[in-house]
Amino acid sequence: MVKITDVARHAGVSPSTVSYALSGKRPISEETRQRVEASIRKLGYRPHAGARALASSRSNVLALVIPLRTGIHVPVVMQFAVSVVTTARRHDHDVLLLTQEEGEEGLRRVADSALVDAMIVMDVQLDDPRLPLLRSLDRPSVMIGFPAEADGLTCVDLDFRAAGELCVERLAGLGHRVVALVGSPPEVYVRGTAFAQRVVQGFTAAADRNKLASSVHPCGAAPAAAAAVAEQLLREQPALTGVAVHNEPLLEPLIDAFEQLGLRVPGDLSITAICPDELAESVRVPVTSVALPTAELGARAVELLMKKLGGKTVPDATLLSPRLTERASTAPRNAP
Amino acid sequence: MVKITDVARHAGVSPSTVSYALSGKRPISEETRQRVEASIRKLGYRPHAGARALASSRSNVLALVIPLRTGIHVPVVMQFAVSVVTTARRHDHDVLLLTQEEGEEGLRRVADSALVDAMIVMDVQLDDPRLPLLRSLDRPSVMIGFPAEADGLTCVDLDFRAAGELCVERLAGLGHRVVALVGSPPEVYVRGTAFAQRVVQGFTAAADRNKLASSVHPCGAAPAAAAAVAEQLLREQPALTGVAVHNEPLLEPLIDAFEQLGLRVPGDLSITAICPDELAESVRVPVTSVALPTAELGARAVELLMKKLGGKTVPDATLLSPRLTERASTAPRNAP
DNA sequence: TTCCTCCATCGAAGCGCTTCGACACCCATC
DNA sequence: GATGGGTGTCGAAGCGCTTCGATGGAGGAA
Repeated sequence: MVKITDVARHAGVSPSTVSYALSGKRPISEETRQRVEASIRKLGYRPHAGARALASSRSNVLALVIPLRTGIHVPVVMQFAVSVVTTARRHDHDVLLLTQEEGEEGLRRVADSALVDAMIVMDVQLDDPRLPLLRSLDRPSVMIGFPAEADGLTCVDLDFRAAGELCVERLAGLGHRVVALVGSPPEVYVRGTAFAQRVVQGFTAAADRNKLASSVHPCGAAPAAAAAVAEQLLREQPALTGVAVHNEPLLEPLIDAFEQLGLRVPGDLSITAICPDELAESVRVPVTSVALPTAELGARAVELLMKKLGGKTVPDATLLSPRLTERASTAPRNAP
Repeated sequence: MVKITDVARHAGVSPSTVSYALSGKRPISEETRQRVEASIRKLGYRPHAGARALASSRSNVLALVIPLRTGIHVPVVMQFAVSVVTTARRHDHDVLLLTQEEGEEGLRRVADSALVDAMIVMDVQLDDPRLPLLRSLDRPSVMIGFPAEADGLTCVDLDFRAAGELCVERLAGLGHRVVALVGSPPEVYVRGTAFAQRVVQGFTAAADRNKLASSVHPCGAAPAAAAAVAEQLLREQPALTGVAVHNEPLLEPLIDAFEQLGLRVPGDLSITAICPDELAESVRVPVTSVALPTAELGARAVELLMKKLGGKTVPDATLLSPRLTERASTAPRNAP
């Protein structure tokens, strides 16, 4: 193994000079730096990660806790992880993978042993048991999602309220006057992550603002539920021409159900959704949708951590603006 | 931060005794060990990962390189990663996540900097550019999948040849005499990973052994291709009653296509497949299938690495036996 | 010219752990 | 009662790096 003293000898300088040339923490003359860099390349030197971590008390590793619970869309988790790794590398950090199964113990372990400098926690629940731990650890963390009490914690997420609004605004802009939200399963609102409720708030607010007739229907994820809810909607709101869906597994069955009731999409009924792009695109009628910006969320989370590691203060909450992608499921309302 | 000297003082022993009590590398009296362990718990001691890595030249971290290429089934990658992490933890190791994007440079970096002790590489190609690198690095590695030249490398995979055989044996066992294999896209066979070819070999061998009439059809992944291949199959083999499918995206469209040609599954046509269980189960007619045993593959890979790290020699090739799960797509052949 | 400042570099200490050789002690052996 | 071989524990060295204070030399001010 080639070490810093080897490089120093080869370049005719002291080890500390090599270190400073590498870190830039003290001025080194251009000429010396060149010589050092040449030696490093020539000898193929790589600083020993452990030694560096010991001396500097920085491991340059981030922990990423990924969720395993059923009902989580796997490709989304993966996109997120990839984004985190890629962004971390851009900041000269690596990523250690933890499963949620390891839970609090895992977080405490990697933090206390100085294996990682900071951590990112996905799939945060309203009343997440890890909150007190994250607050008490002496290492910075960022959460994806918002718990009920986020004081002193840094959170990043899509602005689901705005996403709900956007779905309605789009429908309103196309002339629709009677709309409905088919939401997530009831249990999600109860146990759940806050985002489902935020979508409802946004939906309702935007509908009111636009003076639309509207209703909200939490809805189980079983495809069979689709037919029932479609029928119910048409019974209660016969003039319905716009539907927003925030329920991934129900999206396709719901469209089928409407068409079987004689409503064509988008001819008779326009549909907007909040769901991953790939799902929106793979439905028989590609759906105009607001996507979860996984890549940007991951990048933001890492960048916030980097700032915190750099001693800067960061905002407690970062909400990313939703972006709506127009697809085939929306059209102007037919003349009445 | 509480360190080993704190524990030593608290327990009334020397630091080296604490170290040996922890590692078990030298005999420590039962009584002393108890005392040390009590002190550790009392003080909440965790060995500093960097210091340990520096002194012992073991980081207790494994690298996992995950593929990003399109056409890879994301949930499978995820299952695999989770299995690797879980098994690694059981052996007191952590997992560092690398993306294939970082490529050879990433592997070299984490190996040379002693960030990781060993690595697992997924999605290995027949002529994988990383092969020479893996051979030259001084750290052990395990590959998931088999390259063309595996000398000196350790590989783990499903026995795809046996999987191909199993699909045929099942059909033969049900009395089917005329069978076909709908394979992966042609480009997979060309550029590709070896497994596609192995499936063909197994399929053909088993068909011959059972004296079945058989044919093999590599087939693009576009759903439109399904109708074409179904029609072609019936034209060329009018007596066809058994089909094996090794082409995930085509599975469902293919069943649709057969049914539109008037063949009921499994009434007129039995289908077996090699695909993830979740896909096999989510098709309209749940498909009798051989699954990729991701959990076991991940666990095996880690365990092989642990053995190598322990200085033991391990077999170059580990092939896991396929297991077929019976579902609704297979039935005995109708009386002629 | 002398003094002071600033820049570039050096030397040494130390990060927290593991590990090796040494050593004391106990019990069995002759 | 002296010798030998284990056990269990200790002390010190050292892993490879960063960082702090010190130093030498160049350049500007007096």
